[in-house]
Amino acid sequence: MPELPEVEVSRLGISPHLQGQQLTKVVARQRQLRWWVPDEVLQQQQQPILAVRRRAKYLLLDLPGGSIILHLGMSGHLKVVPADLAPGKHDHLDLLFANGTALRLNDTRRFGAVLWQAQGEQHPLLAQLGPEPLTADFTAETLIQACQRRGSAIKLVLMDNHVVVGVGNIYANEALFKAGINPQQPARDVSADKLALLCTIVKETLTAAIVQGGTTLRDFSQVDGKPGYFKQELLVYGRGGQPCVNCDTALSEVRLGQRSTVFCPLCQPLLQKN
DNA sequence: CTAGCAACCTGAACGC
DNA sequence: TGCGTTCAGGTTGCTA
Repeated sequence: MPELPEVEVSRLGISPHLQGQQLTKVVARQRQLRWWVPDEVLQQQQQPILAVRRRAKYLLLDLPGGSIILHLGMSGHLKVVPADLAPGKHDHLDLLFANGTALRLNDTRRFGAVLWQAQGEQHPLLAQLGPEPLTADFTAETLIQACQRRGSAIKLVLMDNHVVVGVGNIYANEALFKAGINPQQPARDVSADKLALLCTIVKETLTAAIVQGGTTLRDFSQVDGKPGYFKQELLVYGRGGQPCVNCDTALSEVRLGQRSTVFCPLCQPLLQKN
């Protein structure tokens, strides 16, 4: 499910339900996720939720003694449910609250994670992350610098979490299309002007998706159960072989970094280095 | 350092 | 109807 917009939509969805709530207990039915759920998470009880934050695609639930880190992987989603609602298949973890509700994590493929970060420390997974795309930390200059010496495809650089976080496969495809950049173009051969445009478009595209409530894909629904509807806006992702919205040319589909990559051969020409 | 890719896991879709 | 193959939104951590 989640690219950054979906994670942010989840954060916005659960935050009002968790803010100021008292966490009474953590129940794990399946601790083997991407990593084994650490004891510290299960030991949390009688702690107030101070804040619900997001860093890259990680959600952080701040408690007085540290933070519970949630990652949704490919198939994870969160719901706020009555605590006594019977858990279904792949409902791996519940955070129980004093008001009788529970935050329930469901993750079919178990690529997600539940981790612990002690107060005042930084989890190693968060330490290496690049700038947030929607803040002033991510600029044309940082993108241009990251691309300078990289011979790998611009799409792979854009999806590199050291360069900028939160740009997953869908939005990498979409942003490159809107910027008129061929995904296979070596990063160092993309002009500074194009990279500046790409930076702006990444911000606009992610922001628009958040506003519209996240992309609906096969296993995503918003926290309150209403589906998002951004999928209708996708211009290239999932449209290989179909006509380009600009020029009617059949969209090409290739694999880059083992991920499906769709582009218009006419609107996103592969340029020869001069 | 970069680059390529196997791995983690389940289920849906498709071809025969 | 069943079986085998391929693919899926992410990310780490090998190997060269």
